[in-house]
Amino acid sequence: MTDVARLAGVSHQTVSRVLNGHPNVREQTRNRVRAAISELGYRPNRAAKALVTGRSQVLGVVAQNSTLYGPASLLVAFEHAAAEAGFTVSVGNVSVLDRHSIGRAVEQHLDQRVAGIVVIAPVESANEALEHLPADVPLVTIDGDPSRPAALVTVDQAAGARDATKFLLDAGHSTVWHVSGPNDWFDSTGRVQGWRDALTAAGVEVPPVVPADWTAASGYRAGQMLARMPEVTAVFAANDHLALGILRAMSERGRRVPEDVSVVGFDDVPEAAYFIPPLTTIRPDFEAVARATLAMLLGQIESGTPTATRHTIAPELVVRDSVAPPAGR
Amino acid sequence: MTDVARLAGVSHQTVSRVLNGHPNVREQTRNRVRAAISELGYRPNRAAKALVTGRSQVLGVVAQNSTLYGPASLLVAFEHAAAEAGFTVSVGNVSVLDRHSIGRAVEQHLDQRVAGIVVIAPVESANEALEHLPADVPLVTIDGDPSRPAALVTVDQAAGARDATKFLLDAGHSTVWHVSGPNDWFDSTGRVQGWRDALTAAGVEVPPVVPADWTAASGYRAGQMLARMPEVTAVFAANDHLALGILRAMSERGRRVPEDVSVVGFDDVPEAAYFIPPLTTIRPDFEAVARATLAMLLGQIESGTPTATRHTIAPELVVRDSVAPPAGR
DNA sequence: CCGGCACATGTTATCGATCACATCGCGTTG
DNA sequence: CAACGCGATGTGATCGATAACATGTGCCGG
Repeated sequence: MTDVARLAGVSHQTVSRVLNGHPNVREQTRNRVRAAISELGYRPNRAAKALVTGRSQVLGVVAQNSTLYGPASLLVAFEHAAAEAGFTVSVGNVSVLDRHSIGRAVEQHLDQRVAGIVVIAPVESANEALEHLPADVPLVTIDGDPSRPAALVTVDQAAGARDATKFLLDAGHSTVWHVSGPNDWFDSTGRVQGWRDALTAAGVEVPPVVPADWTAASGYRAGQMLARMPEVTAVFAANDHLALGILRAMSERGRRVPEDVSVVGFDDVPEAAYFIPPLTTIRPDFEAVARATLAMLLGQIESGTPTATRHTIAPELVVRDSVAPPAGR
Repeated sequence: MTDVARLAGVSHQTVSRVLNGHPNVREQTRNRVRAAISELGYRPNRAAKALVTGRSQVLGVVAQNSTLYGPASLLVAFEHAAAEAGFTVSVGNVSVLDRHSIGRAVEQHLDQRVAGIVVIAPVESANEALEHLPADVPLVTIDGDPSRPAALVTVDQAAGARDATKFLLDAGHSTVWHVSGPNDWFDSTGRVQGWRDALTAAGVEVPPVVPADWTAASGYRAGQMLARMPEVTAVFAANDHLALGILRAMSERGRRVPEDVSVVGFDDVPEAAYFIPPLTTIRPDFEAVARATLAMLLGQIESGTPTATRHTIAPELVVRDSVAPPAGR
């Protein structure tokens, strides 16, 4: 920086002002400094800046399992949005979302003096951890507990589930079965809720929830059971992988989809269009979630006060070939 | 740090020594300092450390599209390994792997004074970018050009492809067709090579490569064509998503898998076991790749010299239900 | 009994930026 | 026309760590 200052014939402070877009610098001086910067190929040392300001241009993300399509997409979208705003993203994966793990991951980010933190906290157990976090750091939660008063961005799970269920009812099915995700996930309980709402709103019998986790394996097991029940003609699966398992179980038992059984998924993974048959599903807009999260976080960083705003993104129904009227009609 | 020093009754330098595990500190002093640290909840300021040492405890990763299962798994595995070694990972996604984008992503990491960089560079176009990078920064390439003299970790694509092809030949098929990935990917050309080698080694006719990209959509298109050709009884798909598309095309045309046509994929995505039928595929060990990459990078960081070592990970055949002897037998 | 040499510890400079305050012109105003 | 204010710029302190060198102790061998 001193070299740049010397070459431009100004003081280091003026260089700093140019760098930070400070207004009180003469146009001509600004240009001389700019020229010197590019001539020397100078690049500011972020560590020095972080040292004196106490904040870095880094955002930390705490996620659980970014191998899954949803979280991975979210991460990429967020990283992209952050890069456009001049921020770098530092990822801290944890294997379990309990208090201890989240706490440690957050601590680690604080060590690095990140400017803000995003926690993808879709499960109950993450809640407790979030309660015990230092309150003065900008923090936004994605897919966290809707009932917690905190900065939160969520996909409207219930609305998506309602759409899916209504779509099946509208096709003529007398009721819709639901294979759910693990019930400590908010995503999962929200979907169950939306499904139940749509059924009761239609004045239709609510069958018992078929519990599963998010894997194709558990969808397959649930599917084996449902395939044996002739009264089951419509199934709403809590995600696309479950749906895949269900499709296979149905196919093995000779129940055709969609002629005998209709299936709707959730997530719209890229392969969903190439399942057998192509899967009708609900698509959450991860880009929108990422953008909203970033905007909220930057707002907190600029204002200096963690605020408990909230943003909900409505998902969208994608119609393909896995739904048809029930066989009897 | 000064506070800690005061509380422990030593100088800040001694605190620094304790922190960095310097040997010449008396046991008793070390304990006093430790006690003071935990009593005050002191945490070292990484920015200050980075400023004075010129290196941060951050590793940068440049990847193209970490939404895909392979790259996402790699990223998570690497992040995990890095965390164990006390490093944080900063991700820089780029949309295209051309010289400009990679250059910019790398620059951005250098700005942050990362200790080392990993570039996941599976395509030809990344090569040029890598040539023009500053040579003095520790850098390891994953899935890069095997013919370039650089620090490189790769999955042995050719070996995996050979295994897959041989497995199909051993089942009794007279030859094996191949639906390939985009041919500017090294992964793709490696798999083509291995497939071709296995066929010629068996003294068997080599059918033309069916070109595709990595998507289920293009696999479906390729599958539609192959399904119309009765002489096709065995297909090796360059990845599992292609295989999924092929499975659907076959099913639509009434060709049963594996009775009429056998299919093998590559990657072992988690859902592969729940395709219809469960897919026989090749599993690359992403964890091993991540570990090898980290070890190589840390080696370079410690020695201070970028070295052109190389490490190849052999993938593994996972047998499921998508392969059977040809119908004629 | 003293020089020397490890080991334990302290002192001061340094990294590269920003911040707070000082200074210098120069046009405006009463 | 002197005082003032403000825009443009410079000066020195500062953030929190490590590096290099200095100092103080105790033990050993000659």
